[in-house]
Amino acid sequence: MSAARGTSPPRDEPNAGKPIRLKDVAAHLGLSPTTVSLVMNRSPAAKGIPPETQERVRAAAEELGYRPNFIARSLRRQRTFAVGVLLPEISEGYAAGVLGGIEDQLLQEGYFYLVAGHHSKPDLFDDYLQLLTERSVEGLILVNTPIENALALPAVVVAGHRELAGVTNVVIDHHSAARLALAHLAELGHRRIAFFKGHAHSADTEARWQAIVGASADLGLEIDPRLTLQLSGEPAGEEFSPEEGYREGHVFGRKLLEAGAPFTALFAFNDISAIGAMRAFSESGLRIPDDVSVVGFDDILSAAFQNPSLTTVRQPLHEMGRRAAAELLRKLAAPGDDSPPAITIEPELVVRDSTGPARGGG
Amino acid sequence: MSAARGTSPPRDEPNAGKPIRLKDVAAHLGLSPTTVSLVMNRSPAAKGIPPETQERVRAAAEELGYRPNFIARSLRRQRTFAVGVLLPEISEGYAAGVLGGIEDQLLQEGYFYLVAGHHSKPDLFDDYLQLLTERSVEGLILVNTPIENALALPAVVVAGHRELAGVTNVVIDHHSAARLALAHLAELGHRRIAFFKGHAHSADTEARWQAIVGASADLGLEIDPRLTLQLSGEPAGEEFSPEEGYREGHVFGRKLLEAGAPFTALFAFNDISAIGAMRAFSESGLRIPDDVSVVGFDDILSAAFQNPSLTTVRQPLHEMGRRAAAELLRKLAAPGDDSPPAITIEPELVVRDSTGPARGGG
DNA sequence: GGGTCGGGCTAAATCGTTTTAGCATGCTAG
DNA sequence: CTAGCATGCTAAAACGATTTAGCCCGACCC
Repeated sequence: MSAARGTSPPRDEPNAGKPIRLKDVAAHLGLSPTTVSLVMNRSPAAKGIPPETQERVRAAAEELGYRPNFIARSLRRQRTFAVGVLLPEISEGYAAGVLGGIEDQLLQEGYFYLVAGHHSKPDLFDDYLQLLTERSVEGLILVNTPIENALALPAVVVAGHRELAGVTNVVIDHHSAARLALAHLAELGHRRIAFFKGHAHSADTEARWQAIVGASADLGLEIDPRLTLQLSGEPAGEEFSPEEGYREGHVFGRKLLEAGAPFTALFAFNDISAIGAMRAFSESGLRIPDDVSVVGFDDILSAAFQNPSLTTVRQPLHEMGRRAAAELLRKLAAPGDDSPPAITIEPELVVRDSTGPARGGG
Repeated sequence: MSAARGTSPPRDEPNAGKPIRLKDVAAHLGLSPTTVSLVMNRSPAAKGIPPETQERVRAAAEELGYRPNFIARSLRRQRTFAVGVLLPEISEGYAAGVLGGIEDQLLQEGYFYLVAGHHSKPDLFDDYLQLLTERSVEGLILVNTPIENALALPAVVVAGHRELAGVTNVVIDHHSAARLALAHLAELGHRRIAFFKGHAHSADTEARWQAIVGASADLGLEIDPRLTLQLSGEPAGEEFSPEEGYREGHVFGRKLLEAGAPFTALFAFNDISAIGAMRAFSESGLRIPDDVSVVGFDDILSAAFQNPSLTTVRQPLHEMGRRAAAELLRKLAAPGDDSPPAITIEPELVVRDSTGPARGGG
C-alpha cells in the first residue's frame, strides 16, 4: 500500500521497510518458525528448549524489532481480545461517561473494543451487531440500547430496558439513591417534598419511583400527589434532549408554585430538570436554598457550576462502565459459570449549595 | 470456546452452531471456494461466471446465513478497515465531542476504530501506538496528544501542539473566532473589553491571542493591558480541570473589578472561566448583561444552562472529528497525494443572554 | 550392539479468506 | 481434422501466525 519508493537500505532502528515477520526472525537465527513461536509465547511446550537458545531467540526478536501480527494470531487462535460496544452516540454525556469506564477496564486487561453509535435507530442495532460479529468481537457491551432478540455473544447491558436471559444488567441502586437524597433532606428538616418523576418510557423511572416511595415510608415522609409531576419527554423513541429537559423543569417549577400546596424541597429526576426548576424558582423570587432546596440526579458537569451549585445524586458512570467491562471479561474467562442477572452500583450524594435547612417547619 | 453442548440439530434461522464458512457454502453448492469468493466479492474476475450461477451462489449464501470472517479477510488482503484513535480520556468533554464526530464519519465509510486513552501519561503514548500498530490499524487520529517522534502510519492530529511532517492538523479558525466575538461586542457598542488569555502551555493560547490582537485592530478596538489576564493553569503537563478553570475565572473576575480600569465586556478563553467570572461579577452586584457583557469559548453544555445563559464561540468538536476522520480516509485512499498541513474549521457564534448593549458609552 | 530414552528441534497442518495461474470442454474457423 | 478460443470453472499458493505430531541424534543400559 504505502509503496516504499525505490529500494532503500534498512534504516537505523525504526526499520522503515516492511515489518518483519516470525519467519524472518527464524531465518536470521537459522531456526524454525515453530521454535521462535514457542519461545516468544512462553509456551509450556518450550520447556524442551534450552534457556540459552531461548535467550538467543528473544535477543534476535528484540534486535530486529519483531512485533507479532495480531491479525494472523487472532485468526489462528480464534481469539481477538476485542469486544464490541453498542451505544446511542458518544457525545451524549451518559454514554461517554460509561464508555470512559469501559475503556479503562478493557485496556488495563489487554483488550481493545470497537464502538458503534446507532443514534437510537433500532434498524441499525442489528446491522451493527452483524458487523461487530463479523469482526469477531468476543463479547458485547450494550449501553442504553434496548435490544429485542437474544444475543449470540456473551453480553453485559448498562441501563438496559429489558431483561434478557444470560445477560447481566448493570444498574444503579435506586433504593440507595432515594435513601441518600431523602435522608439528607429529612435531616435538614424538610417534610413537604416535591418530586419530578421520569418519562414514562424510561426504564429507570418506575424503579426509581418505587424506591422513593419505599424510602419515604422508611423515613416517615408523606408523598403529596399534588407535588408530584411527571416529565413527559419527547415523542417516544427519540432521545430526550437536554434543552427539552431544562424547559420542562422550568415549566414544572412554575406549576409547583401555582399548585399552591406548600413545599420546601424538590427532588428532581435529573440535573437538567432540576436546573430548569431552579431558574423558575429564582424568577418567582424564591431564594435557593433559603426558601426551597433542590436535589438533582446524575451530577452532570453543569451541576457544579450552577448558581447556587446543585446538590445531586451522582451516578458513577465511569464506575458502571468499569464494572460492566469487568463482568464481561469474567464471563469470557469462565464461559460455564452462570452470571448474576444484575450488578447494582452504589450512587453517591454530592452535597453542594442548593440544599439547606427547611424554612420554618415545612 | 462457547462449547455447543451435545449435538443439537441445526436451529431455524440464526443457526446456533458454528458460523459457516466460505468453504461450507462452496461444498453445499458443489462449487469451489474460489468461485464463491469471486461472486461474493463481485470481483471483476467473476465476469466469466454466468449470472445464473452467480444467483445460485448468492442465494445459498443468504440461505445459509454466510458471513465472511473479517479477520481472515484482513489477513489476506492486508487491509483492516480500522484506524486507531489516541486521546487523553473519553470522559473529558473535548475529546468525547471530537470522538463522536470521528465515530460518525468512520462508521459511515465502513471503518471501525480502536481507542486508547493515555490519561496524558507520555510513557503510554508509545505503548499504545505499538499496540495499535500490532493490531494493524491503517491510520491514526491523535486528539490532544502531543507526540514527539514521526509516526509510521498516516495520521491526522486534532488540537496538536506540534507540527509534524506529513501530518495534517485540524484546527479551529482563530481569526474567524476572534472576529465573530469582537464584532458582536463592537456592534453592541462595547469599546473597553477585558480578556482572559489561555494557559501558557496550551497550543491554542498564542494563536488565539494573535487573532484577537488582529481582529481588534481591524475593528478599531484598543487592548488595555490592565484588562488582560492570563490563566495560569495547573502545573504543566496535567490536564487542566474544570473546577480549576472555574475557580480562576472567579478570582480573575474580581481582579478585573479591583483593577479599577473601566470595562463593559469580557471575552474569556473558555466557558468555564467565563462562568466563574460571571459569578464573581454577580457577587459584586454587577448585573449581566446590563452592567457587563460576557462571551465565552467552546459552548460546553453548561453554557446554555447558566443564568443568564452564556454567549459563546462554539468550537464544533463533532465537526472537527468528522473532518479529521474524513481527511485520514482520504489519505488512505490516495497515499501519493501530499496532504494539507492544516485544516481549519469555522467556529460559530452562539448569541445568548450574557451579552447586551454597552452601558453608557464604554 | 541393539533398544530405549530424552533432548532439541522441525515439518506440516491449520485458521478462513483472496488471488494467480491454468485446466477441461466444446465450438468455430480454416 | 485440428488449431484456436471462449466459457466456466478450480488447484494451490499466499497472508502470518500457532500447534500437533514426530524426527534425528547421542547417550545409556544390559
